[in-house]
Amino acid sequence: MGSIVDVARLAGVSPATASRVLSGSSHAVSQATRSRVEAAAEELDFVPNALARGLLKSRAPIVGVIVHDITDPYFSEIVRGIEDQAEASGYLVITSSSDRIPAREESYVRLLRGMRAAAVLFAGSGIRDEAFEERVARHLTAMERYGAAVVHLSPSARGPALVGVDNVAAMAEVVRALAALGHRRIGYVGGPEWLYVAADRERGYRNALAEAGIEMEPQLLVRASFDQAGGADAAERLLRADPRLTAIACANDLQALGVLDRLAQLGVSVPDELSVTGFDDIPGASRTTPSLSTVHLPLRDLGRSGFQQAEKILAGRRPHRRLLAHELVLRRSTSKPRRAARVAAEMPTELVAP
Amino acid sequence: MGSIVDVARLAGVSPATASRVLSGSSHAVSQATRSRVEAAAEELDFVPNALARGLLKSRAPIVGVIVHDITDPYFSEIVRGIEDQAEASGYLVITSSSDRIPAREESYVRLLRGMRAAAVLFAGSGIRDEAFEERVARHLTAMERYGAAVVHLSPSARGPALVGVDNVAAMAEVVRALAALGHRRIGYVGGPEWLYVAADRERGYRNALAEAGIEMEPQLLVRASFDQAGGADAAERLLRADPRLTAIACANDLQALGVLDRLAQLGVSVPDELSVTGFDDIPGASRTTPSLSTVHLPLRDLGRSGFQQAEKILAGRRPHRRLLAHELVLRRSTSKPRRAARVAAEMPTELVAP
DNA sequence: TAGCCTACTGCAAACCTTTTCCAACCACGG
DNA sequence: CCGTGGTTGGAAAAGGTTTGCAGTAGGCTA
Repeated sequence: MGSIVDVARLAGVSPATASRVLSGSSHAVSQATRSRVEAAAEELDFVPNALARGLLKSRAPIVGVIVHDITDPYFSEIVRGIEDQAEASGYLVITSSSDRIPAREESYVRLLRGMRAAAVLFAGSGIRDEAFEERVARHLTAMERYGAAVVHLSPSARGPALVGVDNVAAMAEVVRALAALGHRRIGYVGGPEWLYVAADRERGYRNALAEAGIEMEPQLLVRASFDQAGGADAAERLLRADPRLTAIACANDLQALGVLDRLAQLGVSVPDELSVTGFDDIPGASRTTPSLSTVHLPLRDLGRSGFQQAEKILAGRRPHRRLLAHELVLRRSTSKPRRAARVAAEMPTELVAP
Repeated sequence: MGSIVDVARLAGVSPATASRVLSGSSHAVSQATRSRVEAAAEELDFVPNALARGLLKSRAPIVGVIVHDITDPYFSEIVRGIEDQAEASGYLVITSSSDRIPAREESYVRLLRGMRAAAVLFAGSGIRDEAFEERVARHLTAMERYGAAVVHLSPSARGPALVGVDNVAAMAEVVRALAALGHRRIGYVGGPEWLYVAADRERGYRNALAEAGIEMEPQLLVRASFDQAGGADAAERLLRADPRLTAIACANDLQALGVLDRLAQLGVSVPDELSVTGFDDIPGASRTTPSLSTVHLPLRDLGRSGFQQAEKILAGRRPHRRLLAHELVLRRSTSKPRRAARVAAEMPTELVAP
């Protein structure tokens, strides 16, 4: 119903000519015919069948984005950036929340491959899992064979991100800032160890500690899931492991929110007794109480830039690795260590009668 | 490269047979041939071309979701629900952020139509704009003609949502609760008037007021964009319009966040001087200070349910309108009116010497 | 005026699956 | 031995678009 041959017939030309007008081909078509075809298309409310076109070009005007959870503001910001850029080029964006489950991620990539998506962008970090990585790699190379672009926005088994931020350096800055405030006993809430990005941020923590001449104490490093529940849980474990802690750096804003929540429940005041930092600067990080010190990541730019790289690859040009600037933003959840307050809360008698 | 005929050749059968095995057809195929085909497909790492299949069925295994902004937690929750349900059925989800710009929404729907998407779900409210509505309607009927399902999760030009919540009743509950606390001068921050859902919620406000015997005062109703900036701005306008206000109901959580922010800047304490309510219960509504009273919407269920309806339509069954339960959740941003505190702040002398 | 070039247009094949016939085959009962 | 019916597999068409190749006409040059 309503194909290009109908348009051609109405315009009194061959389907070939109609196609050349409607698909923006560079093939010469006289102005007169062109107008007739356009009028016919308009009249018939014709919209070309992207499936047929894609079948022929062996590539659909679709870009797939693999995220961990679209509900996580970190990812929705990135997706939005991709969307904005993609819409301008007439691409549609498919989002797929893997929940960090390898099988689910593979299933999505396979679906995307079947659909002959023009590009697939991995917004989230790669997952360390051998069998799975191999299966995904197979799909990816198959996709590249038909001309698709593959872009990583985070480190993965394939190596560092094609466009991303320097997670190691950024986390080092955070911890360095904490050390500069006078903190020595700095706890760290890391992400799952099977997430490449978590490893990077953890490395930043270790580096900064070494650089500041602070010995890394194993019990000060705990790992948790990249969400609020993980953070809340980790805060408790950390406090139990070392009550003399004066700061907690989190690998993630969501974790930091969880830490803040749990600390409030526990009656530990931030930043007086404990400084807390996050990472990512998701919208909402500035609305916590106290507002969260974190590192701002240009998430939307990351998405935009990622799609641009994909386009570049599709155009046959060689992409170049790109690092986006991050920025340390110190808000109210960090301060100099003031352990007195903490001690006061714990043993008031000592202070009242010195 | 690597089509079903290669698989057929390797298995020593015709493409027809291979197709019958691989596409789960009901046509009988002996177990022996079946196994041979499956082995061949595995061997060749064959993934069927969804474009070719879609071209034939004139429908791609894709569902498009039109949202206003994927970055808004309201929408990302819905999308997640749709995704979860869609993945189980082998559908891919395309998200499109229209930013409430009619032209952009139309462009997305057109793209979806070209792609022969099996379904399109409108997560956000319809936009009141005649020319635009007509153009979108044309696309939609064209889609329905080729068998696509169209589902609205919010009121639109086509009428009430196919699956949604009762916005009128829910907002009425909020305002009724405020009235029950003793509030009489209740300001209302509405959404843009060209958004169908905003009209519904506003109606709820008016209804509750009438029901409580409170006369509706025009200057107590202001309209603003459905985001934080809108809320912040509206708070100020409302306060200027009537300093004796004791409560502000917002059409939206995001607006309420903006109101809370601005009120804090202005030094107005919530809920002592002013009660504030939101609507939607986005994640984060419980983390504000004070935590936000609002109405909880089962967003993820809404998405899930929406996709189910779409599937039902695709299966040829008649969908039935479905209302999901909402729930009023009173947190700390609401209390009885305690105007004394407010007056004290403004005119201390009067109180000190009565 | 012949010949060539340019600008334009049309034909038909190709992209990859699915699906409708049809044919072949088997076993079985009459 | 033949007809019947069920099972299995193949040939071919269809779905909508793009594109290489070929063809036409008109204009320009020599």
